[in-house]
Amino acid sequence: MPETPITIEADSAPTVKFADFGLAPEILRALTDQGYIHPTPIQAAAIPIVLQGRDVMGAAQTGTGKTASFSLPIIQLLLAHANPSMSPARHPVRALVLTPTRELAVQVAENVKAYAQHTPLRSTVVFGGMDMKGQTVILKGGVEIVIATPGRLLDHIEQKNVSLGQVQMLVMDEADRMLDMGFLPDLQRIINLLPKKRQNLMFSATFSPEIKKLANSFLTDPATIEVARSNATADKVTQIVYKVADEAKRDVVEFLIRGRDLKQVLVFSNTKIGASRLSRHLEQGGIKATAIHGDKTQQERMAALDAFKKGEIDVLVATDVAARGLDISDLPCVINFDLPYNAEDYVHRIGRTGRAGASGDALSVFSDKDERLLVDIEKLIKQTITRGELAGFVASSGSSGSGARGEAGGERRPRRDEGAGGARSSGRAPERERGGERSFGAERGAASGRSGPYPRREKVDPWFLTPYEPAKKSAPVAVEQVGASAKPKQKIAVLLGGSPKQ
DNA sequence: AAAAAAC
Repeated sequence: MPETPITIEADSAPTVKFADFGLAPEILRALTDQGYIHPTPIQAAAIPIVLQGRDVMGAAQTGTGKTASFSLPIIQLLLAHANPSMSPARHPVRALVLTPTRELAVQVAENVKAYAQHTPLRSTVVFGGMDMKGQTVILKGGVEIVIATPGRLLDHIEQKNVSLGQVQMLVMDEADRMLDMGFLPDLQRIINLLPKKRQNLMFSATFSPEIKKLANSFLTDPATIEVARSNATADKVTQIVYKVADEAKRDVVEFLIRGRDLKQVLVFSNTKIGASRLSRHLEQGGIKATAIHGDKTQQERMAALDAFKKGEIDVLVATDVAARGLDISDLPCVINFDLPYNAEDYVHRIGRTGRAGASGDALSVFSDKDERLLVDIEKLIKQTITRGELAGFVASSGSSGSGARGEAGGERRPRRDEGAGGARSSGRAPERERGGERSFGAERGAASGRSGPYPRREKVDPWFLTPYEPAKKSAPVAVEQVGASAKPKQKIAVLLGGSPKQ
């Protein structure tokens, strides 16, 4: 496939204004209401293309302004083309946005609502975990734009609360994530209910082979827009990893949080139980913390997110439900209580910090048995992460086996944190009862020699073998953004081998 | 091995 990459220089973007796109005055008003004048690079690239009615395959992470890049032109197009439907009251849904998680759906819906506030267009969000009734009333009342998670949408469809026969535009947000989560069959079912003639926009963090297949099935002659990964791993984020014994991770994370004056910290755990336990542990230590994960009720999830955003709590302990998409931005610090099994997720997680020009710290604790994960991560981000040492702690290497050098025999090295340039995290040691240095060795018989290889995850979905509708070919437009601000010289390839290759 | 998502 011959591509003609168009490179957009980062500093060229601000010269364009939203006002240059020919958007309706109502939309521009909503934008100026919120102080938006200049589009981000992906917006500058995508908006004109979407306005042309073309399908788009966009690779962009959260924080790049992705949501506006599809919502603004959608609103514009819906405004411009009067509803051709004979009975607008019965089948008014004309644009459908699908997202993998409920929180992301809510967030996208909030944006759409804000952008469309001065227009007559109605929008709503439907997702699981909540009572069907309220959603049903709104759907039946008629809305032009629906933002939904797939499962609940299908539920509404089955109950005939909504009909999608008039949908002109479909957006699949975080498509890669939807695949990961096994939403393919649901997507297929939903798409089969849509008119054949429609505009499709698909966004994904990467262009994996699976995503390309999905694009081939669902998109027609798509323009390809690729934006550099967020600068998460660039200079602005100080990354440090601390190697500690497994049982010590909890205390080390607490130590790190305290060392940061309890400023808003997002902590990631690989498991729901781990997230709950850690949050409870922190609370017991007097830290205002809450957990967010899939076993919490939707009310709890929303309350937790809300409280964190408002600053009512200082620490949010999350599973990967919060790794992507969520607009928890500009955090000063993200901590990985566990290294993610999926190296990609590391990038997503730490992308919560150091955004929009701010600097940030991404700290991770790991133990022997996770060495392999760290290797994968460093390979992906193409850099070696600083090994940090903690003042007052001895990070035992507890080499597999028994690693008997605990506090008793082990040499103590109460080091001032020195490496880790700019590691403000070293801060002061907590003044709690623990007093001086502690040794987190393998005294409890850590990691008993288990170090098998980590199986690679590979999911093959047979459904892929039957393309929904063969896509026609033509020269796709490829747009690349050079790493914003930092070093204009280094191109995308450097930013996270997310596989820009073909 | 884990997470997410419909009831």
